[in-house]
Parts: sequence; C-alpha cells; structure tokens
Amino acid sequence: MKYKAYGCPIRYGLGVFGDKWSLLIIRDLMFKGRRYYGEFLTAGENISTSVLAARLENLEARGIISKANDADHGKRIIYSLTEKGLGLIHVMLAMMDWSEKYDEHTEVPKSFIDALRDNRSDLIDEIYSSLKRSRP
Amino acid sequence: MKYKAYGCPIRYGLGVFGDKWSLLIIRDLMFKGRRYYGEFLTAGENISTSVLAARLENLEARGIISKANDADHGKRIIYSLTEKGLGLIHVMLAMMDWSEKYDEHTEVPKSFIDALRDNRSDLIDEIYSSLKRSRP
DNA sequence: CTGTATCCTTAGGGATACTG
DNA sequence: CAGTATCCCTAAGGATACAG
Repeated sequence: MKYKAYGCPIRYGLGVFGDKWSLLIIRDLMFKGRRYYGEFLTAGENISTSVLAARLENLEARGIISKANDADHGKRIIYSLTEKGLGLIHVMLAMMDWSEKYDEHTEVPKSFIDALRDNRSDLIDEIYSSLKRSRP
Repeated sequence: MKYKAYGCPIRYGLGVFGDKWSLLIIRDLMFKGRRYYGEFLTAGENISTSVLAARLENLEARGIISKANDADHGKRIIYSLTEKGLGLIHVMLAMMDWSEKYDEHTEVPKSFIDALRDNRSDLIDEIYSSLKRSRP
C-alpha cells in the first residue's frame, strides 16, 4: 500500500484506499449504515480484528473517516465518513454502475442506477445529502 | 486478489482491478496512449516484467483489455481496452476528480474536471467517444 | 520486442489470546 | 465492546536470466 502518490490522481487514490479492505469498510459506512467496530467485524466478510483496526486507523489518518463517542451509549465509539470520505460516493457509484452492467451476480438499487445513467448530478446530490444528514 | 465477488458490486470491482497495478495499466491505456508491453514496462512506475505479464493476462481474462497484432509492425502486439474496460472511465474520472480535490500534488486536466463537475454526461460521452475512436 | 521461467523477499493479511 | 499484542503464513510482487 505504499505507492509514490505524488502527481497522479489514480496513484493517490490507490494509496489511500487501494488495499483489500478499505473500500469495503467505506461501502459499509456509506450504504449499509454500519458504524461500530463490531458491525464491521461481523459484516460477513470475515475481516480479522487486527486488520480491521489497522484499516480504520489508516482511514482515519488519511481523513476518510472520523471517530466520535456515541452519546447515547456511554463509551461506545461511532465511526463516520468525513466530507472527504463522503466525496468518494462518485467513485463508489461508478463502480456499482459498472459492476451492475458487467457482473451478472450483482444487483444495485435502481435509484442508484438511475442517478448514474440519466440525470446524474441532481439525483447523486440527493443520495449524497441523505448520507450527509445521517451522519452523527 | 481473490475476493468472493458474488453479489456485491464493490467486491466484484475489487476482484477485477483491486490490486496494486491494474488501475495504473488501465490509466496508461486510457489516458496516456500506451499500447505496447515495453511502454508499460518503462512507464516510470517500475513494474517488473513478470508482474506485468501476470496483470495483462488477468485483465485480458476478465475482459478488460484485448490483444491484437499490430499490422504496421510485423508481430508487435498491441493492447487496447475492450468496451468493458472503456466502461471504467467513469470510475477513473471519479477518482481523478476526487484526488484533484483532496491531494494538493495532483493536477487533472481541466476538461476532465469540467466534465465531472458541471454537465457530466455529455462531456464524458465526448471523452469516451474519442477514446473509443482511438482504438485500433 | 514480448514475453517465460526461476528464485527470492516481504508486506499484508489471518488466527488467536488477551486487556480496560 | 473495542480494540492490542503476537505469531504465523502465503500470495503478491520484485529481480534477473533467458528464449522465440
């Protein structure tokens, strides 16, 4: 995961989330409403606790996610996407759109596809805003 | 690079190009006009020949790129993006847009940014078409 | 020029036990 | 519950030689 990131936007992206797990964690935060350590652990993809901790630390260090204390549940820690992390929605939606087109086993909510295929920006903004509102 | 790809579009994408080199090769094909084995090798990122061969083989197997004999130069082999590979342009542009916004060292051609920020679809279609025309 | 074939190295990831 | 701390392991990647 050490790329010389300077100058090339693709390399930069790879340097931030170009590993085996980061995009899956971001997906969970962005589309599946997962916010707790344990929720990532048991998300069904079988990430090990040591790796999860490392990925979360890296994503936080790079400004993609942030930690906060969950006011409702004592000392429970709640993760959320930062503005920068939320900005990856376009990358995520583009991947989803592409996969939906080429992988027969993939199904993506129709509203996402519509947002991408037709009148991109306004529908994406809508999804984006709703994600933003759902942040703690 | 072995992910259980079924069902999730993000996992599927990661399974296809979620390694250290694939997106860089795709970038070279898509935006830098590189088409020959040697051009990828000396692209300045220092990929080793064994790894390059493996990546190219994988990308071809997954339908992202295709090989053809270069009519002009005897047995020289020319690589190009398939329709499926070209379809990744939205992912690439989204990454470039995002990096341009958050990485101070990244600079992306203004036409790309414009295509993404304002009137997405038509300008993207234009870029897309020109890439398509430039295929062998 | 476009690759194979080898061999080697290592970082990333997996398993598990443990802690406040 | 939310992580550390270890230890281990292997697949991916790097170096180099060579072949058609």
